[in-house]
Amino acid sequence: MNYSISEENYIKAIYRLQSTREPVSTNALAVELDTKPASITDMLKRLKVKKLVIYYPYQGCRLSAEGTRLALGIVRRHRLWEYFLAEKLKFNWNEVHDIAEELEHVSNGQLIERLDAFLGFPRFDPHGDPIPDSSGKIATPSQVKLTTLGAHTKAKVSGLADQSQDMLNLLQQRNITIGTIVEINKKFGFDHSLEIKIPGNPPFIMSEQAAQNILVHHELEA
Amino acid sequence: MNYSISEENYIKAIYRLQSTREPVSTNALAVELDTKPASITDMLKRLKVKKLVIYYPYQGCRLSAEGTRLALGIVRRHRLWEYFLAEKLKFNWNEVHDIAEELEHVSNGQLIERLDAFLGFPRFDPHGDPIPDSSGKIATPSQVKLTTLGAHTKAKVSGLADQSQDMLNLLQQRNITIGTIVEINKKFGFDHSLEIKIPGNPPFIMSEQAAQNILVHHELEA
DNA sequence: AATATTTTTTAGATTTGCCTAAAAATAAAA
DNA sequence: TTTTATTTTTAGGCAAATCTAAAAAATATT
Ligand SMILES: [Mn+2]
Ligand SMILES: [Mn+2]
Ligand SMILES: [Mn+2]
Ligand SMILES: [Mn+2]
Repeated sequence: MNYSISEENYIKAIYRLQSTREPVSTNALAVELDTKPASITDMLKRLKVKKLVIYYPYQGCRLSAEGTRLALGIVRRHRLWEYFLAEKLKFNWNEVHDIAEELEHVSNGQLIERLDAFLGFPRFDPHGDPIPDSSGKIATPSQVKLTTLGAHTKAKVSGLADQSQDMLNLLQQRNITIGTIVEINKKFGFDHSLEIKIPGNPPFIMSEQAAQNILVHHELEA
Repeated sequence: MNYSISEENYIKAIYRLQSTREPVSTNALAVELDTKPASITDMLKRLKVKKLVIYYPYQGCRLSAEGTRLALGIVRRHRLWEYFLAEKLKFNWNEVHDIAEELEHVSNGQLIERLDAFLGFPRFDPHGDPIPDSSGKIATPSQVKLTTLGAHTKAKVSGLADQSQDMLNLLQQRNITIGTIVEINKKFGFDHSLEIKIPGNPPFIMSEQAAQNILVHHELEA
């Protein structure tokens, strides 16, 4: 019923990787957790004994029902702390992740429920990712890539697919942040680049590559 | 520059015990940390290598300058989190300790400074203990035992020497909590018991033993 | 001072979580 | 279908943090 910080980090990593490829390979986990594949195999055997993962040698792994339940709890804690750090302590939305990576392991049921109430039961973290509720229910992220929108539509930036420093710099350059309303003026068929307008700034061109990394809330479409 | 959770807990325990008896004995530490004396000896050798403690076999230990600096940082984090838990998350002052025991190990300098600012730079934790500032300065606790006050004096309850469940029950019974203004009506020489009055309640008798565990702020004296 | 008791340390194990190097299994290419 | 390359596992080791049992040192008692 009580897991180590390492175990929790493994479970969360599997949860994340699982959403794009299942089963999750040993090597993918090694990259994600910045450890050696041999260490992954080691831990997967332990997690299997504890019935948190389904794992057969050479076949990769996936979370069991119990593992999924645990993962959602960790994700909940992570995202609630991120919200707290951004909203109450005024951290920048790109600084909150590393701190939440530690806070997420402080597991006191009461603590998280009260934090949730104190924050006013937020539904999304500062990156636009949904926060699971106390029973583990999680909203399907109503986010779509900016490239999927048609010309002459508006949407609110709610997240990033790739949060590399390069990407963050590009956004800073363009005055785009979480919550910014972006409007697509034109789409260029040749290289699929977009002409984008944001309030208070002149229009500018963005490459398809960059636009694919920007996630927006679909609802706002004009 | 970066210490494990165990190391931090040892340093904090030495800091606490040091305030009453120095040097700190191996057995005292074993009791405080709920481990075996052999484990203490082991860890003291490691902490000595890291120059956090002064330790010679059979002679007990004390904190080095660096160890003291570290201890004050941990105490600062612990007490700021306790304040947060009580003030913002509405935890009872006797529930905050265990949670802060975990949160204190999340060591991100920025985090603690911003938390401090968010809380309005509190000077005392919910138990009335002083919170070290960011440079490690700590106020001498202006607390005295209730027994040291003379008859016909008033004072504000600010802490407890012993926080056992029995003690907490006794206080609950008498409607005494942190912040309560207590007035000493009489002192009985025979058994050193006290007649005490608190606003809105009839006077009652308290044993010397109990009164010694109640810490008050001296300033309020009538 | 000699003996008994308590405190502390050493010796030897165990668990967790990681590593490197080598072997084995699987997948891809020739 | 061999051969080659990649992925994954095994084997063996190491450091941290704990334990038990036994030895040694320090204290207390007779
Ligand atoms: Mn983490
Ligand atoms: Mn996030
Ligand atoms: Mn602690
Ligand atoms: Mn306290």
